[in-house]
Amino acid sequence: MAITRPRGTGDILPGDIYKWHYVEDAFRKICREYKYEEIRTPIFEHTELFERGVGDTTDIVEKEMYTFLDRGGRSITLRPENTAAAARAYMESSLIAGPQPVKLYYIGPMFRYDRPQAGRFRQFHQFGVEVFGANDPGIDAEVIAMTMNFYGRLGLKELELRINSVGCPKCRSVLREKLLEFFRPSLDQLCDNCKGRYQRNPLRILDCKSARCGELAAGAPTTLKCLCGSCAEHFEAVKKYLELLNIPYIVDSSMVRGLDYYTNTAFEIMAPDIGAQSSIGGGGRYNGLVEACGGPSTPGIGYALGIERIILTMERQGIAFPPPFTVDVFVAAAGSQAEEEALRLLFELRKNGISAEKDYMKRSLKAQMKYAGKLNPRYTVLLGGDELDRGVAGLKDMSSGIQEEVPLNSLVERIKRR
RNA sequence: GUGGAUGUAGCUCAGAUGGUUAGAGUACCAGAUUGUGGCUCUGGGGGUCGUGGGUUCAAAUCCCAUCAUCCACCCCA
Repeated sequence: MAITRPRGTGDILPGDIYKWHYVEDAFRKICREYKYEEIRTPIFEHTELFERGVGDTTDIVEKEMYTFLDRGGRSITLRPENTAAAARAYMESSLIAGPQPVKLYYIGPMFRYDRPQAGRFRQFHQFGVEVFGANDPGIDAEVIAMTMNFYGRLGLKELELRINSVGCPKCRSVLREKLLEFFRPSLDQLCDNCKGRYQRNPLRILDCKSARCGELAAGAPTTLKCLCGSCAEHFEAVKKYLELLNIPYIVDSSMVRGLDYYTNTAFEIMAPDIGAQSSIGGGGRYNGLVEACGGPSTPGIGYALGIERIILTMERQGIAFPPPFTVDVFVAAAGSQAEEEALRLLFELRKNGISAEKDYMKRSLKAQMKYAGKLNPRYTVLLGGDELDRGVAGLKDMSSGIQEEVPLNSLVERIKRR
C-alpha cells in the first residue's frame, strides 16, 4: 500500500454510506419543515475571516487551523466551522437586503488540526443552521427545539441539553470585574492555563476542567447573576418556551462562550457512552458576530451538530438504520446468445425505473447465482438457450426460491407489478 | 502540543525463551456429473511480518528512530 489517507481523515465506504444518507436526509427534511434553506459556502476562505469571525484567542484559531499560502500569496484557511462563512455570505450577498430573518442550513466537511481520538477527526462533518436578523427569544427556542426534535427522530436516547446565558457585552464587563476580584486572592493557585485566562478572558476559568481550578471556582460569580434587565428577560423567555414545548433542559452556568460577539443563549447537547468527546452538538446566539466581521449590527443565532458523533451514538445505542439499498433484479445468462438478450433486458429494466445488474466477470451460471445471492436482489431473471427459443425466461424470487416461467415480452410489466 | 497502548494476509487474530519455504478463521476465486444462490465439503490465489536503521551466524520475535492507528489530556462537533 503506497499512499494512505492523511491522519485524522477517513473514507466513508459503500458499506457505511447508507447511514450517512439516512441522517442527512432526515436533517434536510426537518430543515424544510422549519423553513430553513440550504447554503453552500466555500471549503476555504481568507484566513482573516476566521480570525475575526471565530476569534483569535480561541483554540481553533490559535492552534487548530489548516492555513496555507496559495500561489498568489494569499493566506487561505480550510474552514474549521461554518458560522463565520455564513455570516460573510449573508453580508456579501443580497440576503442582508431581503426579508428577515434569514434562516440557513448547511451540511459539509470542516477541518481542524487536532489530535485524533474517539469521535474526533481532522476532517469531520457538521450539520448546522444559522439565523440572521432576529433577536426574538422564540428563535432561540426554535433552534434548540429543532436540534432536540432531530435527535429524537433519529431515536437517540438519554441526551442531556444544557443551556446558559452569557448576557451581552455590558453584562460581561460587570462579570469580568467581579471575577477578577473573586480570583485575585487565589490567582497563584490556578493552573498555568488559567493564569493566562485571568488576564485575557477570566470567563474561561469557569469551564476549566482541572480539579483544582474547579474547587477554586466554586462559588464564583456566574454570568447568570450579572445579567442586565433585558438579557435576564430574554433568558427567562427562552426557558419558558422550552417548557412550553416540553423540552427538558438543565441550566449550566459553567458553560461559557468567551468571545464578545457571543451573547445571551448558549447550549450544548451531550450524549453518554461515546467516549470523552461527548458533545454531539452545540450552539448559541452571536449578536456581535456580523459586526465583528465588518457588517452592520445584526442579531444571529445558530448551532452545529457533529455527524460522525451522531452516527457513533446511534451505533452505540443500538439504533437500527433503515437497510441499505439493494438492486431489484439480477439478470443471469447461460451461453453467448443468452448473454446478448441479458444485456438488452438489463437496459430495458433500467429504462423502466427498475434497478438491475448483470455479471461482467464471465462467471459460470452457478457463479452468477452465487454472486446474485450476495447482491440480494428481489428477483433473478434466468436466460438460457431453451427458454430463449420459446420466448420465455425464468423469474426467480430470491427469498422464497420459487421460480416460474414468464414470457420475455411481459417480463418488465410482471416485475413492475410486484 | 503532552501522555499511554498497539502495528503479522482485504478483515479478526495465532505465531513462549530470536533458528529452515510465516499460520488459522473469515472474505475472495474455483470445483463437488448434465444450465441455478443462501448450508456443507475440497482445493486455490493473496503477506517486502508499518517503514528505516542497529545487535546477531540468524529477527515477525531484541534495541533505536520514524510513521500510523486507538485511547486519554487540552479543546471542541
